[in-house]
Amino acid sequence: MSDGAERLRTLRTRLLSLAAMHSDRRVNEQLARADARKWHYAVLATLDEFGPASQAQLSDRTRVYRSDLVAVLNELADRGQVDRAPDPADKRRNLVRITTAGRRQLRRLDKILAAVDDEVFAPLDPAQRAQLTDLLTILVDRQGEPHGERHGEPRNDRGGSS
Amino acid sequence: MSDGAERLRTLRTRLLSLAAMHSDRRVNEQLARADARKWHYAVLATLDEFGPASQAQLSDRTRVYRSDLVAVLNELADRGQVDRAPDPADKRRNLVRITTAGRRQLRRLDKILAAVDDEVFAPLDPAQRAQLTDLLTILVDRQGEPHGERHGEPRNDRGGSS
DNA sequence: CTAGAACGTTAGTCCGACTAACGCAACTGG
DNA sequence: CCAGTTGCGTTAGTCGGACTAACGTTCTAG
Repeated sequence: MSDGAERLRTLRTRLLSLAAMHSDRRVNEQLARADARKWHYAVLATLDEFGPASQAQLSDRTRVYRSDLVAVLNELADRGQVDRAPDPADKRRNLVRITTAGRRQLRRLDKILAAVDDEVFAPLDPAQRAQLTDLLTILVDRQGEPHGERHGEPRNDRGGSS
Repeated sequence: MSDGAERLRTLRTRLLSLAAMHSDRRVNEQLARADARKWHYAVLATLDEFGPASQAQLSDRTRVYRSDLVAVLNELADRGQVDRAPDPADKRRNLVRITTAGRRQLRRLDKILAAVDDEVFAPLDPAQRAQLTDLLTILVDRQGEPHGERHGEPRNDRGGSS
């Protein structure tokens, strides 16, 4: 009844959510076959790209919470894909570095993710895929600083300083 | 190192996931202000659109698991937004109907969701929003029947009863 | 030297996606 | 008519991800 039929099917936030849910599920399933999860990939890719880093830096770059990062790094370290050593320059920090095995794993995961991307976005032609990437990039990039609204949300457990 | 820098930042499945995470968070936060969650909205909207239905039908239409639907319906019923009565035609079923209060709530949620949509997709102009909707719709629509493969997967929730 | 912030870590909460099993009603066919 | 099977609602519980709180240690500023 009412005017607004089709509400659910066309609700943009819902479409986004459903599409992502499907994508995530496929990603997780496939990564699991290589004994990995999204976070493992995020960490390995970040280390490979930016070089050795502290856990705090990794957390910022991957958006994995520092508390959750601990377990991820434990797992990666157990598998010899990263090594973690105290930073001589600052004993609070661990310096995390990717290993050769880590790079090998990273390449494997890259392939898996490329395949998943192909599968998940198969319904779109290349132009549409590029479009989608652009649109999502815009959204993700602006997502911290929304349209002029300011409510000082206490980010995590860090005060902004210096 | 390596060729593929920027992997993370441009990984499409990740962009989708991040965008959806942000969107979902905003949706949930705002719906919470009206004492509701996504599922409540999905159920109310579906009932309003298709009329009274059994829980199994609702589950299919909203993609909420039948097991989770129970709690949602309890909550909606507690608030007088739906009523649930045994279907005389088939005593296994409950016939769920939206009430007047339910319609009122639905209108409220519609407004909230429209506002969230505006906020979340603010970085996009109207044409881009429409584009995004189209692309996501394609993805979501094809998501059950991928690239020509059909195998009747054992949907089910039944194990072998003994 | 002392206050506070940054760091890694542990523990724990909350919620959503998903599975298993069960009791009951209903349809199915022998 | 009465088994077997399937559909239905419900309960319970797993698993993983997002997120918070707190703690001991180490660094940094005043």
